[in-house]
Amino acid sequence: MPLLAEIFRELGYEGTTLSQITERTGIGKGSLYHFFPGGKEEMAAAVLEEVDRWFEDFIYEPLRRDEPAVAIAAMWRGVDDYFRSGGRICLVGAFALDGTRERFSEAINGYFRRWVEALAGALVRGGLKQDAARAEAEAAVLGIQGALVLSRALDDHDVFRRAITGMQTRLKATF
Amino acid sequence: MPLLAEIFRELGYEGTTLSQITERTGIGKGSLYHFFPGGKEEMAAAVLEEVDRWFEDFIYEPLRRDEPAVAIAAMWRGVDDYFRSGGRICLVGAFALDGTRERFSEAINGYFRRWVEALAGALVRGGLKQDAARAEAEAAVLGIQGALVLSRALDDHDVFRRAITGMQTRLKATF
DNA sequence: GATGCATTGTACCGATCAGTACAAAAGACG
DNA sequence: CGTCTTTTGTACTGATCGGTACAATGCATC
Repeated sequence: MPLLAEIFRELGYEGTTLSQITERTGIGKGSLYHFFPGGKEEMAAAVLEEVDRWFEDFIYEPLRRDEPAVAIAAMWRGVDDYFRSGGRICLVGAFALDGTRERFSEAINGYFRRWVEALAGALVRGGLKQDAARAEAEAAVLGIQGALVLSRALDDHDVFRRAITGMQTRLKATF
Repeated sequence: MPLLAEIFRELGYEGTTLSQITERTGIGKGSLYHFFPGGKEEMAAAVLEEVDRWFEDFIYEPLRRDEPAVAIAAMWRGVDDYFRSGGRICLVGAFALDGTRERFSEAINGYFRRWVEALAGALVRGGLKQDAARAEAEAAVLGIQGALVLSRALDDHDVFRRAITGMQTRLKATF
């Protein structure tokens, strides 16, 4: 499954072929279609679900549950870790950009909506007004996605790290 | 050419097929390969070049030439216009995310590098220090890309507009 | 060891892929 | 009109696409 995720991340949904999957995972077509009768689409859906679960467990839920300052600090750390300082892209963000979006719109929407809501909730608990919290949360989530695009385009991890720490300190100053 | 750009934007590089192109442009394969002997790759390169030229003419060059405050205001307006408030994605950003990146790395890198440099230059002329100007420029460019991802994922143009105006007022306050 | 189910490799399918060949057509220019 | 180049439609190529069929395995449980 992690291999599968990495393939989709590198090649995109359309760029990922069954032969690439069998080659890089060592799993034959027979097994692949045994576990994923729905084919490529089901595989991608499973990967999306796994990604979602990871963020739910390690980012969103702490944001809802823990002390805002602590959870938000953990979020920045977790994000930098997960995306390897820009060395790894966000599969959900990539899917959101091209024609793949229509196929998985619900999963994509949910991933981002819950992220923004959880972060905004933490900011409200941290003392921000509803509107301001939402705006700051959107800015943070969108900033992470943009940092992935830019750092990858410039092939420079420092861009990602700089952006992350910049947003972190800026956000911390708001509450 | 604008049609071609729109197809690549919607479907991504890998998702765009020759038959889609012939169908949606009404141009047959014969003509297509007559003007682009290099096939799909050459078509995408031509589109990227056209996009680059547009930004060079209407965004980067004004940033280098005009009064900073004026050029930067024009940039935000131009960006909101060009991307139709998030209704249209950035082809270069999308290409930067998946395997297409390796194929066009130079064009992708140049597009973003020159954007950041031109904006940072304007900010320096506006009174910012070199480092601060670069950081702010990166934040703005990356914010635009992220806004495209998020607004598209949530299917909500307001997210894009809110993010753009937020960044605009924030940036204006720095110089 | 026999039975039954889960798993896998392989051969195959029609469709479609990017790309080519080439002759017909359309224009340009005299 | 005649000639020459540019442009276009169409038929075709081999390769690869996602997906299916199915027999051969592995592997429990009795």
